[in-house]
Amino acid sequence: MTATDSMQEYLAEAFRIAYYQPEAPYVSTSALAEEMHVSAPAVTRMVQRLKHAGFLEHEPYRGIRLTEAGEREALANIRRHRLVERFLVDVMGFGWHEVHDDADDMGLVVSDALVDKMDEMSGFPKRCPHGEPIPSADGVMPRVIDYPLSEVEVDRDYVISRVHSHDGHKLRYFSELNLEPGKRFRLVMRAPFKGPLQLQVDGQTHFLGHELAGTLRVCSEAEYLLV
Amino acid sequence: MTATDSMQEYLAEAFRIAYYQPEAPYVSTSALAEEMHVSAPAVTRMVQRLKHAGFLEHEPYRGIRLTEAGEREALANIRRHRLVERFLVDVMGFGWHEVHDDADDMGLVVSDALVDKMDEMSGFPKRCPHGEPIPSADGVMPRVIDYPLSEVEVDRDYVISRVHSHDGHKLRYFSELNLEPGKRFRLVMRAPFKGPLQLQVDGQTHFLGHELAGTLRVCSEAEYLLV
DNA sequence: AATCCAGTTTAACATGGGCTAAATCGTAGG
DNA sequence: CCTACGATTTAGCCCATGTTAAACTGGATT
Repeated sequence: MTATDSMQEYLAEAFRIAYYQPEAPYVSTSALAEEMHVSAPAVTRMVQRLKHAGFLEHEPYRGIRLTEAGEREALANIRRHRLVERFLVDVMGFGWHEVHDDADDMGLVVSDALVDKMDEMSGFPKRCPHGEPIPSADGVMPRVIDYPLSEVEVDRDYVISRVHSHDGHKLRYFSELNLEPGKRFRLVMRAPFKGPLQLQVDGQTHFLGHELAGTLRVCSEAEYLLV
Repeated sequence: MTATDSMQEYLAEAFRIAYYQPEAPYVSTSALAEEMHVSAPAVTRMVQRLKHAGFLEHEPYRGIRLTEAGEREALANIRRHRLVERFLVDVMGFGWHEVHDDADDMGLVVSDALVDKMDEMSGFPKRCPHGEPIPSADGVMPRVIDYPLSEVEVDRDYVISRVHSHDGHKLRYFSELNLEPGKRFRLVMRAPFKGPLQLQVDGQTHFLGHELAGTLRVCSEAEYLLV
């Protein structure tokens, strides 16, 4: 069976959620509902369709897990989406905070030939503008190594790995601070009780609230270069 | 009321048909069904919705005519579609015969900012790769002046104005013959009774069947440069 | 003028996707 | 060990869009 656009989006979102919780055995339907901005029953029914089409397994009242076929669909969609983002930013000159919606829509629509061309014109990038890894054309998703900024040791140098937010305002703020994937900085200190963090970026000192810092994932320079 | 994607496509197609028959008072629903590759009843019902939303007038059993609001929707969509085509060909290097489907889908999806950027990167083109004029951002559609190749005087020089086909095979054949919009050539002769036409292109002689020639519209060099 | 046909429209049904309200399940706390 | 609550699923509804079959209309042909 062929997946509709909607089915592809559910599968891709389920994969993304699973990727962010590698330990968890299932993706909960409510998490999916939240990400898709849709009611819980809508997810349940779509899950049944996807199960029927062989894209996932469903443990009622527990959650779902993608099958191999489901992962294939998900990865194809994620690849298109992230390459479109990369293209819009690198080739067309948009800011990374403004491209999400266009990329979302175009990711469902662009042909393989087009996406391959975008890949080429963007210089075969390894990550999307948010730092998320781009699956290969044959459906392999690299596993990045990184940690929430709110949990790593202070007084050391790090590189921004991923920025986990689609909120344009937050993203714009991060770019004003020069905090984009690949950027090197030093974590100077972190106040206790979910207090603010102090960073040194390009010789400038910045303070980030604990929650905002939670949307940043960081790693060592060497780890960053692995993917 | 806001037009759905589907509504926009119907409106755009109706406009295109009307543009090709400037004399006709109405666009017939069957013509629309044919172009949209749907059944006649599907068109009738969509027409009723569009009429209800104020995008067109419907004279039952006669046909339809777009209102001003309908034309605005149609032109916005046509503009997006043609600029995407232009971008895919000029900036991304695709052949004009391979971009139609991608452009169709993307035309429904790209934001204003994106389409403006494509416009700019394509050098603010006046026509799409098929030679069709591109409506301005404020919704004005230039009127091109051209004639079916099957009807113009022989023994004179012309320029290809528009190629009215979405058939990739025909389009590819035309490009092999170097017959693309803007191309200068001489109509050497035309055999009677819908016989073949003989053209001189770049010093080469080509023969075209009457039907194939009907998909080409031509004009003088001066007329071509008007839009 | 009567008739017939091509083109339109209406009727009845399907499918994918969404929603709210109601029923049900699993588990944490008493 | 039971109960209650939050998460999940089922039931019943809506809308947009498509289909085929049947009814209708207007204009051309006898």
